[in-house]
Amino acid sequence: MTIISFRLNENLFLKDPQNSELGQNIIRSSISLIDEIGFEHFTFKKLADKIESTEASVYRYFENKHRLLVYLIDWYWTWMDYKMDFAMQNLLTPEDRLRAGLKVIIEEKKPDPNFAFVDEQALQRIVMSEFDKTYLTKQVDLDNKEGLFIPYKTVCNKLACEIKKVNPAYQHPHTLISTIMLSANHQVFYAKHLPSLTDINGEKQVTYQKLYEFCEAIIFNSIK
Amino acid sequence: MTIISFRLNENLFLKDPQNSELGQNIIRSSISLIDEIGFEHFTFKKLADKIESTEASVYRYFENKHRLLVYLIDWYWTWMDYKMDFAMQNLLTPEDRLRAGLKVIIEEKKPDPNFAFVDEQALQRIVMSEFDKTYLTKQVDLDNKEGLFIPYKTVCNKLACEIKKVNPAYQHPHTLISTIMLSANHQVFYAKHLPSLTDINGEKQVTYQKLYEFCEAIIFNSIK
DNA sequence: CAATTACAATAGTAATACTATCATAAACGG
DNA sequence: CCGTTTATGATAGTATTACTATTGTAATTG
Repeated sequence: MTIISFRLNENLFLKDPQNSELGQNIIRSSISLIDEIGFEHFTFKKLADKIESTEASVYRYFENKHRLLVYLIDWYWTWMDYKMDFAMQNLLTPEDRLRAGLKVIIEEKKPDPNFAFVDEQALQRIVMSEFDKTYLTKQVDLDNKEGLFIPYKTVCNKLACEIKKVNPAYQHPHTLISTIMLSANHQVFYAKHLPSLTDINGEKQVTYQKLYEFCEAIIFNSIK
Repeated sequence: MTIISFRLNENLFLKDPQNSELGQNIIRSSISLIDEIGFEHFTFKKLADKIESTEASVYRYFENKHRLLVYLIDWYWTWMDYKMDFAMQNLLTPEDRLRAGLKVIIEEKKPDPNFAFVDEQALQRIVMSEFDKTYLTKQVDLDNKEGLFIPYKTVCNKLACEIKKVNPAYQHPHTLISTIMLSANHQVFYAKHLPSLTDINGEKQVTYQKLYEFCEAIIFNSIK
């Protein structure tokens, strides 16, 4: 029953969806709808029908569906950042901290009782299939200027800093981490849909375990 | 003077665009238009206006814009495959072959006189920003069944085989290669638009050189 | 010369991505 | 308690997108 909520970038929304029931409904239902039909087929009309509201009402919260997607994704990375802080707490060596942070990223997410209106597992699936679409656009520079990618950059930077501490001479901590983050997001998708692109397979739990080991090996083989 | 052309998967098109002037025009102009405005804003109407034809005529070649994008991307990976075969020719050790293949992937593309109606540099930019969108969809399994991702998988597999030859005991050749391929596509984008995610910067030539060295190091540190 | 093909021209439809206006009920402030 | 803001619903309307269908005609082929 912790009463925390994330304060996200105000450019993301017209009205904060966390402060009203309709807003929370929009978040909850957009997660399940995007998870179900994919972002391409997702429309505010379909969402409005699902929550028995109107398109116009949804538009009062989000300028367009792209901003809504970025909102969800930013929420996810802010959540990861928060979980990483917990996981890395009290660990003394940068190696341990790095491993703990990495583990947070590469594990199957469980529902977090702190956030009642977010289905974290569905959101993780959305991040895997849709995250890249938030920045692979022509407006990336404008969106970036508005700070829309800060949560992801924060997570990456936190891990890159630990790498730097493990080996201050290593020249590519950011490149290495963003490479690993990309892979962490894609390999689970490959395992499911394009298995010839990966050697990872088996049950979900096993998938994440193997993926974690793969990523850990890459990192430590590179920086030692 | 073209004496070669790639025979692409027939599921990609309704009528082969390589066999007519309008078809070639569609390819040429869709590359420049997608490069210019991005795939999201690209429509058959805009393309038709650009080539002074009609929407209906474009639809005779491609079922929809997604298939057209996959066509372009498949052409690119088929081209990469072809170039890799050349580059790896006559090299005897798997290490050398791996390096040569990787170099083909990670270098700034030059216009190839073999293919008059393709702007290879624009196409490379399209691959960097749009490739992931071809498979991060709800129809991925259907598209995969139709063989739409074969060219990419072929390229990945070719490199993974060399890894296996370098070190037959290495357990993750496919995972490693698809990780590197992802990174190769994204890091150049990061360098330009999200520089805090990478340590790579500087002039284009330098960017590719640094990126190549980074990827080579990851690979050989992992498999040795 | 007949028949196919390639393509332009035109029309039309359902869905998408919005914008605008108005009514009303709840909440809130003095 | 009354007036005002706020939140939402209801409704309408627009330009664009993503197609499908039909027809006419010039060029190509058999």
